[in-house]
Amino acid sequence: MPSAVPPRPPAPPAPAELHARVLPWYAEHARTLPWRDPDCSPWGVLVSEVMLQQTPVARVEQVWREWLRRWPTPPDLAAEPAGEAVRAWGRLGYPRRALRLHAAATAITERFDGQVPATPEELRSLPGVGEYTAAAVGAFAFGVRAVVLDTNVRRVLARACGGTGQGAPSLTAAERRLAEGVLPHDPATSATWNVAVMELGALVCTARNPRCADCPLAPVCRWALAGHPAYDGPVRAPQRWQGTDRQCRGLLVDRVRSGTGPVPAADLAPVWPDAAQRDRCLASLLEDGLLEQVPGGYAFPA
DNA sequence: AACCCGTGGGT
DNA sequence: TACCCAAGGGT
Repeated sequence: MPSAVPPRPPAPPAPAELHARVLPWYAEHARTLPWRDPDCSPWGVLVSEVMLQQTPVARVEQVWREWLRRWPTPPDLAAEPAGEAVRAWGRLGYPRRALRLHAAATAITERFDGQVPATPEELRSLPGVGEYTAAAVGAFAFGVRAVVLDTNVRRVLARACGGTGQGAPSLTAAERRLAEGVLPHDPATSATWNVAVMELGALVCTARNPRCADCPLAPVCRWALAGHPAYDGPVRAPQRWQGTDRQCRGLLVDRVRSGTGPVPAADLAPVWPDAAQRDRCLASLLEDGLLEQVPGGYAFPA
């Protein structure tokens, strides 16, 4: 009988091997993005990170340039009405991010003397800045050694080290431990590692149709070596869209954005036939501070 | 912890 | 076409 070769799963690659493969790849393939310019201010980095929350790079670039030209520093933005931030947000989506960025600019102006703070702990205290964004701004703008765990990093580590096709539905303690374990000890190298793994996930180790033939980790990737097994973990419940409040709110805000002044209530009615839902969404937009009621109708907050 | 919050491009 | 996905955060 043929000697049974136990199909032992490959061990996760050592951190040093990951670094040796990913860092040179990044040096050659990194995109040139304006917020990666060494001269980009911490404020520019913060604005980019908030805009990039759930929004692709391609749609962010133009709006980011307009924002930074118009508001080069946090006090510049804080000096204007929040509604200006919402209007300038354009169609990036999740316009509450614009509101929170304006609130963050105000907090930076009042509590940090107009300077974006450098530590993830201080950054985390700003509106709209969560675990990921605080780590990213600390690392990319200030060279702080921080665990930057976005959807790209989680996917790359899940595949290369975990041998599974994707990360867990929500961030787990095990993923944090894994990411901390592979983070280079030297702060400067750790910052480059963070952006390099993110870039690999964005360009090569993509969610669908990963380009393993072009991946520097392919020879040591547990998922690739195992033959790209299908993901069999817990699945995230699909998000509905048609008929939801999100869709209704989006149309209402879009109607105000498309005009230059207050929009009369009568002009809001046609965008959503269900009057009850429309009224509820309008009330929630007022509650959120995304719109306000003025003599002429509804407008962005002045 | 599960759910809510926009938008547009790729497949 | 319908669905998936994108540098998440707040509650």
